[in-house]
Amino acid sequence: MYNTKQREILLNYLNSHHDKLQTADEISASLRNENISQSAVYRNLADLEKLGKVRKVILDGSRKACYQFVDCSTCKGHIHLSCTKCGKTAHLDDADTKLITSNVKTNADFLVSDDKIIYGMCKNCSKKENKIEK
Amino acid sequence: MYNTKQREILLNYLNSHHDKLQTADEISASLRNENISQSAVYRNLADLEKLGKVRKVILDGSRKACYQFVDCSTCKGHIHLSCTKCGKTAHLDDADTKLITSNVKTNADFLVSDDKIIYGMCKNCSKKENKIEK
DNA sequence: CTAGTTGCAAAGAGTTTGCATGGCG
DNA sequence: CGCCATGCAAACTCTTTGCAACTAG
Repeated sequence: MYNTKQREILLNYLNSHHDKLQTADEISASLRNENISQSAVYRNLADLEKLGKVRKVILDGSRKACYQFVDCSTCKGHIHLSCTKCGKTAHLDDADTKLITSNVKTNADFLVSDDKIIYGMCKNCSKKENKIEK
Repeated sequence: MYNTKQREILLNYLNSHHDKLQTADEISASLRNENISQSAVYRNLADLEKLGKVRKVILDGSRKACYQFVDCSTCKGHIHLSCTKCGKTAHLDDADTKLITSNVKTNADFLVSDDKIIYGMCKNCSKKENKIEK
């Protein structure tokens, strides 16, 4: 894999927005003035996902994929919680992670996924949902 | 919402395949000889999803949505495990469900989703993965 | 050099929509 | 009878691909 200008542009951008889930479109639009095309964005995101450097998620009520930079050093070995409404992520600490994965493994013979994400709703979105629906 | 022949055809089919995740295409194809069009399948699946009678999931490495009938009486109040490779689902019992949801809520202020799915890999798929990748 | 990468435009896949017709209640 | 659901085909959106030009190693 070559280190191209385009990949660097993308990585810089993702790195400085690692707290945010964004669609390929949004990323591409934000880099409009940089020297990188839409297809390069797509191709690089796909490559980076394979390398585990980027996480791909599809939010509720959407057909678009959202991407987020994954900093491997801080994101290893524990479960991530991902809000299916807004995409916000949170981290469970190691003890809780262990508790959950071993419970699920023992009682259902099921591996919580490699990239260890549990989908649900963050505090904010669950509040909003209740307001709307009731 | 009217009770139409088409919706009945679809519900019957989903009901007798409730252990299986299927794409709209697959469902449509299976009902090729029944009197229901592709767009009716799509529209009814969307309606049934809104009513919570059908679960919609997007599997790994796919852009297609998969659907599964949710029998509310047997599927309530506990976490579902969904294999992101093959779509197989399993159920966690109530005690384990409570353990996990309350742990996540307390420690991360995060609600495991309403439809309570944790994605991961079932025994079979995780075996296969290991064989292939190593 | 040469294999991986790019940009462009065109193709592809899955899903949604508009509109006229038909059926449920 | 009125309104909702259907079927068909065309439109749409997001993503992927083919190809010729380019560039990193």
